[in-house]
Amino acid sequence: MGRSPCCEKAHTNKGAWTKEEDDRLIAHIQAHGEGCWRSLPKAAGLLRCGKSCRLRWINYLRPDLKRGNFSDEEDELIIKLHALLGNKWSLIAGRLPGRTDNEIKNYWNTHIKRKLFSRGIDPSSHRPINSLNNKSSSSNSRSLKQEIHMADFFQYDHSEVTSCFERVASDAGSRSEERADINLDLSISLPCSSPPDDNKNNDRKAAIDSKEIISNSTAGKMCCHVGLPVNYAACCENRYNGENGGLQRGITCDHRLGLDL
DNA sequence: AACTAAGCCAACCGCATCCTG
DNA sequence: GCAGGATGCGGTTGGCTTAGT
Repeated sequence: MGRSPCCEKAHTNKGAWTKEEDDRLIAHIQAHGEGCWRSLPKAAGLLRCGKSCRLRWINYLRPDLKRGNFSDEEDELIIKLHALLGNKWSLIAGRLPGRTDNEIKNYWNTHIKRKLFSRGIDPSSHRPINSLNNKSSSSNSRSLKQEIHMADFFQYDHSEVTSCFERVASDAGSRSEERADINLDLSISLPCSSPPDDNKNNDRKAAIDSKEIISNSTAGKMCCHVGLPVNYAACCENRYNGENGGLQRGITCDHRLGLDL
């Protein structure tokens, strides 16, 4: 049966926004606030689809947007966050005040990918390109050297990685077949750093983020995501449960991954 | 100066998820 | 619990700009 279109396509403008359209949209949002994008175009006197208005506001007209080049610090933060979160551009944008998901996505595709390639790192897996070419007998098992490289990149403690890796190796035996089936390409979501405010959408987002975090075994999924051995996850979990009486989500996880957020 | 290729980014599209009645 | 509407997200595209020949 199919969904009804979000707007009457025959009567909407497409393509680049004019100054007049921008002004109308800004004036309307300043007067009435964000929200109800579907009815906004009509109310604002715009011949645009609600989605288009939302996108224009979020990516271009919002007053808190930071225009201009990305700093080196932002570059590195994006790289680390991408290693952690994958293509979750909106979550990454949540950590970069004044930047939009679209902007970061574009910047990633045009600049950072190239930068990582030049460093010999595969931008999608964040692993050394050499290791991708050297697919050994088991595509899911990596050498200790490779794990150490990961540890370097994410600022892990080498000895901890080494001991965990050794434990995994010694544990391999009968479960090696089983392990080969484990999909290590798990991804997680982290809570947005911005504190919740009265905005309905932020509240909703915070609720979603909480659910995601609670439903994930934080250290475990994170380690899987960055490619560390499963036992390393358990190791982290135990260690932090012991020291802190429970893994502190968010801050602790960021810290474990070397993110100064 | 004219043409082409590459780079860049705003905007669109379709799907996923959430919300509401 | 379910269906349909609203919103958000990520992938992709089209067109403009810049660099190279």
